[in-house]
Amino acid sequence: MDALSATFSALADPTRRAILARLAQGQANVGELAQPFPISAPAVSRHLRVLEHAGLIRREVNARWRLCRLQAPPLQAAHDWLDRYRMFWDDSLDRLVELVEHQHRDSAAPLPSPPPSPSRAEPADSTAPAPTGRAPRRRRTPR
Amino acid sequence: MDALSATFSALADPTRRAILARLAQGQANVGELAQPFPISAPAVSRHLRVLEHAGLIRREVNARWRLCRLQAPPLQAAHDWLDRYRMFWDDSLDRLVELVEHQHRDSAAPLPSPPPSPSRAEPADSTAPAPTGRAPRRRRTPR
DNA sequence: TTTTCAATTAACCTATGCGTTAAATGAAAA
DNA sequence: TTTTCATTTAACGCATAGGTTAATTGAAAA
Repeated sequence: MDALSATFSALADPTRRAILARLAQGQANVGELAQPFPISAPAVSRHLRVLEHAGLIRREVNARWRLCRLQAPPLQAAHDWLDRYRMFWDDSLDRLVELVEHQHRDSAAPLPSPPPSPSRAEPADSTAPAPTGRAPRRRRTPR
Repeated sequence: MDALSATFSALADPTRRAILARLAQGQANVGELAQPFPISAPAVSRHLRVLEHAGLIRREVNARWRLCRLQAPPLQAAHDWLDRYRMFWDDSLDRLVELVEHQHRDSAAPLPSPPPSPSRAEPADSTAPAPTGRAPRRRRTPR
């Protein structure tokens, strides 16, 4: 499975998202992570395996306990993927700008012809929208 | 299933992500959406059902064809959820600021006690990290 | 009115996800 | 050395995901 699919798949479970939320406050061992949930220890262990396999946590053996730590890169990758759709929910003025910026061909005739258009072939796993050519995202919340 | 789980679950499949990417360029009917993929029409139809159920697309009957359109709100919700973890991948200086801003208790002793700490109970489905109290995200790419 | 055809539904198969309980692992504690 | 105990693995059940082919739907075209 590709990395992005593994990440989204891991995030699709509320228990796993809650575990990540807990780890956002600091590392924890398995028992601490399991405590809020009404499921068995093996169930938690498998959730952690899913998260680890997606690269969302790292586990480190510490004596009798396993410390778990949040790993951000897959979260950033998922965030970046979603960010390419930002123009679709940003305020409509911005969206207009976007449309003008890179959609000269397709949006001029907003109603696609029901008789199937020529339709450029797209590689099967281009799972992100076409590049917008807009300014790069700023890295930090402005003060 | 909760909305966020449905969204992440829908996004966990590369075919569905590619369908969304195609729809980001403009609405399309089912045949156009199916064209790039080596799977049967019913398979595509079910992918579309998943996307519609997650609120990621809307389908509209147009004569003999069904027009599909991207719907952004669930994408924004997923993006917003991930955004709360931004501090974990933003540059380390920013991260330090965040830590100082709201982690006086937990990060002072970076190594959690192996003997399980008292550990505040957390509601089972708080699937996002604790609020950071930082400045709200700006709405638009800076010029 | 009959035919065509885009799309969906039905019925089925196989793989995987998520839960369980019981057993195994392996290091700390006694 | 034996016991304790946090965690994982094994083995199982059941529901769902994602694919298939065949049948159905319903409006356009002939």
